[in-house]
Order: sequence, then C-alpha cells, then structure tokens
Amino acid sequence: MTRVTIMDLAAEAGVSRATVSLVLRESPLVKEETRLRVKSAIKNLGYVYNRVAANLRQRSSQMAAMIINDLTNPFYTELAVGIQEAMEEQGYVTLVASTNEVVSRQRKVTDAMREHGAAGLIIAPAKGTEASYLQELETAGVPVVLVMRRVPGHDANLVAPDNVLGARLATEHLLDLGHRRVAFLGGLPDMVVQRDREAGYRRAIAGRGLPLDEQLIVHAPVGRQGGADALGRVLVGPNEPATAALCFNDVVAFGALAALGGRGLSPGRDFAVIGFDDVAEAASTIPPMTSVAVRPNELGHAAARALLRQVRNPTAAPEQEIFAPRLIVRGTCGAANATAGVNV
Amino acid sequence: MTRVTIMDLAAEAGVSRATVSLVLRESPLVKEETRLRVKSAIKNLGYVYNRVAANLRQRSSQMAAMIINDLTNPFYTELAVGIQEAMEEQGYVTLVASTNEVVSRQRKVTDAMREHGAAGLIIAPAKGTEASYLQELETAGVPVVLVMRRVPGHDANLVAPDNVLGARLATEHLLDLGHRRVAFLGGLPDMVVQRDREAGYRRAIAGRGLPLDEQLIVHAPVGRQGGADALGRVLVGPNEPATAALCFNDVVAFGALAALGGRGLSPGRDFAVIGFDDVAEAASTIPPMTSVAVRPNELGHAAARALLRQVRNPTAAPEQEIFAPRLIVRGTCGAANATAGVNV
DNA sequence: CGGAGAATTTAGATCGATCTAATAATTATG
DNA sequence: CATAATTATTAGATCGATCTAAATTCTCCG
Repeated sequence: MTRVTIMDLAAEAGVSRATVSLVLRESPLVKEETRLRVKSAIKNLGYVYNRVAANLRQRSSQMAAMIINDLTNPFYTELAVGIQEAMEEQGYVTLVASTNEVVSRQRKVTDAMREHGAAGLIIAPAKGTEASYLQELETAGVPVVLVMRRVPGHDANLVAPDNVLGARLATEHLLDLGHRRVAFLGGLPDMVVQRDREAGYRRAIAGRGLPLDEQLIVHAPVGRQGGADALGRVLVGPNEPATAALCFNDVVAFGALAALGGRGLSPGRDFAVIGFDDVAEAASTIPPMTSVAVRPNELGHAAARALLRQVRNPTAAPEQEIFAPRLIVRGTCGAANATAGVNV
Repeated sequence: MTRVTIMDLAAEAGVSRATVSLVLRESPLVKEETRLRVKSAIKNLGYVYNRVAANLRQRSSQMAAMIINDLTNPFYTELAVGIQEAMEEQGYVTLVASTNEVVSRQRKVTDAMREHGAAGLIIAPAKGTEASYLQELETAGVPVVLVMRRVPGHDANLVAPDNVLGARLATEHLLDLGHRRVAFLGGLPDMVVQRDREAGYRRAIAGRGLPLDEQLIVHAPVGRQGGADALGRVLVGPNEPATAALCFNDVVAFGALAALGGRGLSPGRDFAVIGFDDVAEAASTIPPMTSVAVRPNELGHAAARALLRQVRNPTAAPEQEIFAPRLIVRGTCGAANATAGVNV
C-alpha cells in the first residue's frame, strides 16, 4: 500500500505529471475538461498532496514555528492561538514548542525547527537568551520575530505590549482610589517584562510624589503559589500592611485572590487587586478581576504579520510594534465601592 | 546567500556526497579521519541538516501531530507537554493544533498534517467525530491514537483514564464523609467523558442504596463560568441545597470554588468540592483542592508510546490503555474536619 | 487551406538528501 | 608477493513534487 503520487494521478487521468501539478496548484493554464479529469482521479485514488516534496523543490515552506516558555500560562496559550489563527489564514501550519525558560532547550528546539524547514520563528525568548544567539539566526538568514520580550543588545523584530505604561496606568488607578500602600507582587527581576512592569509601578508612585516602600515590592516565581506567598508578605510583618496590589501577571493575581479568600478577606472590598494580561479567565473570577489588557490574541496576529513580512522580504528592516495596553476595570480593585473619585 | 547543502560540504571536505551523508548519520563505516574533515566542514560552512529532504527520500518523517480541542484547558496543555516530551525523546517534533470542538476544523487540521507528512496523529477527537472519519484515516494507513475520548463504533488505539471509576471513587469519598446531598456539576452530556463521569457518580450513589436526585446533576459548559453557575443552582432553589459536589473537571471546580468564595462560604468547611484531572493548579488553590488524579503527563507519555508502536508496526492491532485514576485528598473536600470516619 | 498567435500540454532537469551496488583502498593470509 | 577479505568511498538512481523551455493542439483569419 504505497503512497499515491502525481505519477499515479497522471496515469489515471491520461495526462502528464506536469499537468497534474498545474491542476494541484489551481493554475488557469489548464483546460477545464482535463482539470475535471484530474480532480476525479484525485478523488478516486484518495490522493494526498505531498507538501513536503513541493516545498523541497520550491525551497520554501508553509510552516512556521513558535517557541514559548510556559504552555501552562494561559497568556501564552492565548498568544499561541492568536498566532496559529493568523498563520493558518495565510496557509501556514504552526509548530509550537515550549522551552520552560531553559536556553539549552531553546537552542535544541530552534535547531530542530530549522532542520524541519520552518520558514520562520516566532520566539518568546527564554530568560538568559543572548544577543549573539539571535545574531546567529539573523546571519543564517532565518526570519525571526520576538514576542513579549526584547533581548538587550539586539535589534530584532519585536511585538510587545508597553509594559511600563500598563503598570503605570494600573498603579495610578489604585492611587486614584485612595490607596497609599500599594504593593507590586510577583515575577523575578531576571526577566525583562518584570523589570518593565516594576518600572511602571515605580514611575506611577514617584509621579505622584509619594514615598516608595521597597518592602512592598515582592519578587516571587510566576505562578499561583508565588502570588499567594507574595500577598502574605505584604499583609503581615513588621510594616504597615498594604491595602492594594498590582500583580506581575494574571496568574500571580489569581494566586493572590485565592490567598485573600483563604484569609477571609474579600477582594475589592478589603483589599484591591489588579492583574496583568487580562486572560479570558480574569473575567470569570468572583468578583471579576481588574486587569491590564494586553490582548494576546491581537499580539499574536501582529506577530504573525510581522513574521510573514520578514519571510516575504528578508531584507526588511526590523520593526518594533509596541501595543498600548488598556486597564479593564472590574470588581477586584474595588472601584465600585470607592469613595474617592475614579477616573478611567 | 543560498542554503549550504551536502554538495558544499563534499567539496569543502574533498569527499563525495555519499560520504558526507554517512557522516551526518553517524555511520561507523566512515574512517575517523574523514569524519573529522567533514565535521569541520559542517562547522565552517554553518551547515543545517535538511531533514525534509531526507524524509522525502526515506518516505518517513520524524514529525508527529497532536490535535486537541481546547488549549486554554490546563489539562490539555499538560497532556500536550507530556506528549511532546516523550516524542522528543524519540527524536520527533510535534505539531500541536487545536480545533475548538468543531469537526470541520478537525478535518482541515488533520488534512494539513497529513500533507505535511506527519508520521502519525494523536487526536483528542472533537465532539461529534464520526467513526467513519477514523475509518477513513485507518484505511489511508495513517497511524492514529485517540486520547481521552473514545469514538463509539470505532476500535482505535486509545489512551484514557477510567472516568467511571474516578468519579465513583470521588463520590464515595464524599458519601463516606457523611454527605447525603452530593451534586455533580458541569460538563455537557454530548461528550463521552461527561457521560462516563456522570455514570460513575450515579453508580456510587446507587451502590450505597441512596436516592438519586436528578436536580443535583447540573449540566453546564466546561469553564469557570459554567462551574460557578452550576454551583449556584444546587445551593438555592426550591430543593434542599447540596452540601458537596463532584465537578466534571478541575476548571469547573475552580469556578465552583470561586463562586463559594463569592457567597462567603468556605470550601471544605461549608461545602465540599472535588475536581477531576488534578491539574498542577489544583494543588495551589486555597485551600488546596481535592481532585481525581488523571496524571496528564503520564497519559501523554503513554499516548506517545502507543503512536510510535503504531508507526513502527502499522499492522499492530489497536490497544486500549485505560489508566486507573487516584483520588488525591486535599483541603476542599473537608476530609480534615470530617467527623465521620474517613477511608482513603 | 496555410500559417500566425494563443491556449494547452509535456519532457527533462531539479530541490537536498538517501540508497544500492559497485569500485577503490587497505589489510590479512597463505 | 599475489590474492582474498575487509574496510572506505562513490556514482547514479531515487523520493514526489515544481520549473523551464519547448512542443503540441486549437483558433482564427486572410
């Protein structure tokens, strides 16, 4: 039971391989009548197009690869879905690989993708990714787009949200609600995104001329557990407790929310929480969670567009697309019960 | 800047293409000294192996595809990670595609995978998948493994947990804790998995000779929102409220937990909740969530093994691997505060 | 009816690797 | 030292498609 090829189709339809090939590519050159003959041969023999062979000849491929770190973070899966959607629309399939933030795996994975002939790579670089690595890909002529995280020292295509702005907006919102002890929870400072969001937080506080208490900035692993732990640290201890927190991302915020519940505190009433990313799940916590909307789906589409631009025109100069995030006010920041004036 | 091929390597190293090819495949036939010459040519020219071309000649591929429905359900992403791990160990890359439960997308996606030369398919079939569709793949000679969901009327390779058993164990646990009004929340009855889990629930209740109140079985979409809604329906209303619930899966359970918190009820103390799947997140809710452990990672490894078996021996008879789940007792079922005797 | 021009079709080379079967180089053996 | 046996290497065909450039068939018109 060997695979059906265009040779078989040619024999069945009584034409040459070249004609069959033209039909497969919907060429207008071929006469309607023979086109139908070939089409019916395809049906009869159960032919499956061998895109791999075609790509070999064309020295191109309809396959893109996406390399992310954490498939269990819903933000990244939403991003992945956005990328897949947009690529599929253009006739591409997308390989997804995850690296768990280890650069050696990232290397292995990108190598494998290249060997498999990926037309281009969309990468959310693992922490510790070196500029030289991207340089290497660039000189090898591999179209690359970075998402979410830039790599210092390398000027690549980048699609990312304005993390500084987003964190600033969220923090200012909490300040506007009258909070004076606002914490920044979660994330580790070895990630660019964390540094940017923390910077936005600091800027907001400084912008209002308020004192900044370093104790209120708690670094913790990205995850629910980290969020819960971090919250604990700004609620108890020698210092005056915080009354509100901006979280590094939604996952951390979910952890914080759970920890509040565990202490019998009600999010929004007893303590204000704002997340970051606005993943789908944020809308269905109870109460619904205020979050900085990054719109992963749109980001994904933009990344896909950027990659295709680079694929179709490899000499194009790198572009940075920075999306302005928007604060989505829901229940957990307590805006509904606020006494102070709210401006959103 | 054209791609470096074995021809270039051959020229650089002063040997033939065939020899280079042998070196690439680590053949012991080639003399150490020439091997080194070729290896250094590879380094010098920055050669990237073209696996696609190799696969064409070998009429095989080192690429598998995985088709799942919902990338936003952590259970499926954990499964995906397990599959990827196991496949990678065997030198395969894995394509991931999601279908959102629509069969037409499933068809498109599987077709695309076949065109791209996937060696085999691991499918969590979208609801409404017909036996004839799988039959079609089978006669086309495509190795297929189903995960999680069987398709009635088709005898394929299957890797799945024993959902009936899992639900029964969990329900019995709640009954053992003294609960008499135990609900089954979430899921829609057009999915095999839901029907199985519901069946396990019914069996447990019937097994104890207790009356079954159909009002306590609430169908709802799989998602946090669905879980929250479903919980509401067994707490209020004309009937006596439930005191415990087995949820269709963890995502539904998370929704239920949140809804409890929203009503000022404490999970485990005021109301017992058990989830299903035991995704990583279950351990870090507050309190940690009792759940039926399905071990998605192991399931993924098993599915990968099954696929490889089928790939290497296409005539092998289909096998069903059903994993016995285990109840992981944590805080949300209230076992810690139980007055009745607990047997776990 | 003959030939220009357009519309269709096709043979043969090609993409970058592997495979087969044969050859060349080296070592062992009588 | 000749020859057999081993060890290394290689030319040429091949995988299943596309591409180029040329050949064939069809129209149309003087």
